[in-house]
Amino acid sequence: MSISRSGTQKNRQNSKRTTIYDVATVVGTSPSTVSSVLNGTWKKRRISQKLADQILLEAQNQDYSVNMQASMLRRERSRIVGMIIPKYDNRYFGAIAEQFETMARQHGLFPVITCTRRDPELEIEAAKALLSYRVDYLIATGSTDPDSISRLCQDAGVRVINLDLPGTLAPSVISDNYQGARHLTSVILDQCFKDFGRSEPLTFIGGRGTDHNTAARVSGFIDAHQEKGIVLRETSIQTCGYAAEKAEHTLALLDKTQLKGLFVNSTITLEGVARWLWNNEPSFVTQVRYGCFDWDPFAAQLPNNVGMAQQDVIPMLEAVFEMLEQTSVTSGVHQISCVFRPGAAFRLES
Amino acid sequence: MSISRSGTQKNRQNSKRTTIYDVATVVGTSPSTVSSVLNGTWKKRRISQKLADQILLEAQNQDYSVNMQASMLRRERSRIVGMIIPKYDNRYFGAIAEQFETMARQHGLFPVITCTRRDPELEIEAAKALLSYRVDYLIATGSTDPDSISRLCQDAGVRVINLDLPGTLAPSVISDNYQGARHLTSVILDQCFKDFGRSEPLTFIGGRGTDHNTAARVSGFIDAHQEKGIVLRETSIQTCGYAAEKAEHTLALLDKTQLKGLFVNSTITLEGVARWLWNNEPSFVTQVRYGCFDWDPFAAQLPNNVGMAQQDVIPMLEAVFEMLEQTSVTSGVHQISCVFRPGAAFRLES
DNA sequence: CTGAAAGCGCTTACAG
DNA sequence: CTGAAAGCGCTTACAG
Repeated sequence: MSISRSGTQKNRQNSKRTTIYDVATVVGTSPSTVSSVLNGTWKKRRISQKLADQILLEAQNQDYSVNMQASMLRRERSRIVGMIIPKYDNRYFGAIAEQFETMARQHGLFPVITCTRRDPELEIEAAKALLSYRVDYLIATGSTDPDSISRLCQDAGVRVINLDLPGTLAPSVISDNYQGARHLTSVILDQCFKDFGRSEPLTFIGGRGTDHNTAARVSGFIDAHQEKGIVLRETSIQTCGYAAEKAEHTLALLDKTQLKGLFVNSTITLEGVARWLWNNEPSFVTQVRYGCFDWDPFAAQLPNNVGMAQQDVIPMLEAVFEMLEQTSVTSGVHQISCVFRPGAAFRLES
Repeated sequence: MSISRSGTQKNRQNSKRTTIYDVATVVGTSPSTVSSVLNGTWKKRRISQKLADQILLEAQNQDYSVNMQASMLRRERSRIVGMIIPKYDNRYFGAIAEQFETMARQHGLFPVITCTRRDPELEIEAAKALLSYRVDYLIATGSTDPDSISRLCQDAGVRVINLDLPGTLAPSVISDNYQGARHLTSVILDQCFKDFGRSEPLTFIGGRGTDHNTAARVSGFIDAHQEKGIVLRETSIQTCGYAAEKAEHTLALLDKTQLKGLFVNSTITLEGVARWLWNNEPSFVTQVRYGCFDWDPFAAQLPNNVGMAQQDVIPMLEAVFEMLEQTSVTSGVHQISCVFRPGAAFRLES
């Protein structure tokens, strides 16, 4: 007698997986009964505990695994919730993706995330693909054109919610960019005053002026200055795009004597800001303070980082799932407060 | 005449989406023909260009979108490639997820990623779920127990590949941890010698000694010391787990005069190392040099970071997709070289 | 060049 | 307490 490799006996080369028919045949019952036992509806069918146990046992024996394709097709509900997201490799979106999966599972839904790399065409493509897989819901995160996606979903009768960036055709959950930016600005100004004894305006760097979130943050930035009676310069707002290189380039062209305090609009921009900073003379570097709208654990530990505004992912997603469950398709924007996170206490001083 | 909201006319409340039957009826042809035109097999059926055009047009008119559930069920191939991955919010795994999606699409496959948070039970759960959705392939990334997952897949007749952490029952693609660690160790030692004029052993911090990758890195670490004739101390290897807090705690207990050079085993560990560092007196901080096995753009800009070993995601995934296409289910481990990335030129000096 | 028919693996209303 | 039957929306071999 030879010992076969574990699992091999079930792995008949060309075999398909076992179905409810196979289980039914062995147990000596009907596929209907097997189906209802396996999907949990058997109690209301008043199937005997004994039969149910036999079926469950045999299903296990045969390594039965329900074919979701068939199940979804028949039910006409997939219980899949799709998400499109711009990136994974960023703490904010990474946290959104992770939290989204966890919460989807808690709600009995199967999450499918697609990363669209901030490419508008890919966003549409991805949304269409997810609709083709018949998602029951779609979360459009940070999409450049949320309304086009909303339209696609509406035509398909699929509920959609915008996250992070608002749209007009579906409900949206976003951060309170205005208050977050106002608070962050105020903290950076205070720190500059404390460390340098003077009140000069900060420079806002990064983002696109046309972008909803950046616009709201610029408002908060302006108002925080106004509250302290600090007058902005013409060059105080540099919405030069998100790319790190853009920030480096922009900063290099500005008057350095006016760059003592920086409001950095995202961690991606901060990568460029930090590179620029370390390439300056140490005597200058010691005189700079900055903060960033967006959180990253290492960025928080960079010297002279005053603090970061962290978008509060859990309440954002809680709001999303709450809306998913509501029947009315109200649009409108739901804002979630940001959390302020101080930077490392580590300062470069002259 | 009232103007209806865009898209509304198609959004008949309770309507299902249009099917090939609807398209066939309008065009006056059969569902078979519509199906083959829509899925691209019509050329070999020698359907007239004219009919095909009509069908395509009408499908567009009706906002037709193929029901993948039905299509997959019938074809008995899903063209889905699943991936389980420990985390998203980390540059390495984030890059893997993004690159995986891009390459899957290039190969005509639909990627579905599930994040398993390093939880062995969740890994099994997730693998079973993906198998229930009838993925054609599964990539098991950084799984704590790759062989259990391989067994599940083998029983289901699904091809599986291990990524980042090797297993024995399926082919594996991993980083060359030994060479990467040896090189990184050597660079940190050189920098310490250059800056301090002495050759003392480094301290290896983080990871689990039983973990395959950590073991390989420890080997490289040891050999690099040996090559330079530097004798390790009893306390030189501190595989205290990955958690940041563990590293902080461990470092706090060690003799500080021996902690001038650190080999940090992952960015998650580095978070703790950096916190510990900044909490020390500045006079000590200036005398520390460290490097990290893992890359992160902000961590790279931390002062006194000598450099980072970056795992080379693109060739790793290229190897994965190459293996996916091979018919033979050979196991074995395929190693990919790491890239060395210098830290910022920024040093704290006394 | 095109259509009728069978069937992928389920679920569920219906009938006992 | 349980089963036969219809049907979800496709695809494809077969027949013309």
